[in-house]
Amino acid sequence: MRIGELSTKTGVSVRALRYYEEQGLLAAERSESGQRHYGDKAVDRVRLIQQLYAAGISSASIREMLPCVVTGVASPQVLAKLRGHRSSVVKQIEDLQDTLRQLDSVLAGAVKSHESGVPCAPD
Amino acid sequence: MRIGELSTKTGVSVRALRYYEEQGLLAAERSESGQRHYGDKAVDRVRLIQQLYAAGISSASIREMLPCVVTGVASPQVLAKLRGHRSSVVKQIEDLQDTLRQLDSVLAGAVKSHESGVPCAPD
DNA sequence: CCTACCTCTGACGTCAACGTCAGGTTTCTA
DNA sequence: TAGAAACCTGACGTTGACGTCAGAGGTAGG
Repeated sequence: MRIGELSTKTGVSVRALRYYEEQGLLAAERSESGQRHYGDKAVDRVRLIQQLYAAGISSASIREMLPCVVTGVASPQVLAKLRGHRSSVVKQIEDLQDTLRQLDSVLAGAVKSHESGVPCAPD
Repeated sequence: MRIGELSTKTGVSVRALRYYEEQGLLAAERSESGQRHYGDKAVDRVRLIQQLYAAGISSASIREMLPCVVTGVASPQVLAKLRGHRSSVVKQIEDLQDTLRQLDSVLAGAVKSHESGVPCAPD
């Protein structure tokens, strides 16, 4: 498939896909004329990349760990980094769960207070 | 306390604290000479701000919701936004848990493979 | 009173992950 | 075989949350 199709299939912009290639995260075959062509596995790879980005992992780190994620084989150094990212992700989850509790307590309290007719400024 | 102390107590840079004030997130008394002075509650407020930032909430949204989080009272509009942020946080958590599973499966497989002596490139 | 450190207000710099535009080539469709 | 649509390579623009620097004034200890 060409870049446009990969873009619609993944929901990731064409620009972003080119950026991933620029960063060494996503390789592409090139046709005679220079157009990018991707296999079906590219869809999963793009989703994986997005997932790692969402976990706050940088391009450089992703570049390091991607081949290992794909092959399932890693050197001790990469393994250590993976563990580091893992604990970072765990911490992010915990922090977000804290935030969730905060929001929930506000929502619970706010509904009550609003029922009793003391609204906060809308703006 | 002055800004430096608040900075060390919270681990947030002096620049960031000034930025929070600029964004209307953190008020400060001013001494005659114009220096900022904070009460003890500022520490918690700064932590709360950081928590909301970590949840991917923008300065503008935080500014809207902060008084309501503090007073526990919100208008219907703000309430709706809070619910929106809540579900966004829930989704973030779910995504991160997915990522965690990915990382774990990689780590499990990688360790095995490494034991069998086929390491991936460290660089 | 001196000195070392803290704080102030601008104002420009940074960084990552793209967005967007220009100007040109390639591919599909009628 | 048009011409629209998709693609290409630069290259500059954007955004948010600060970093950093300059130049000037405030403050606490000896």
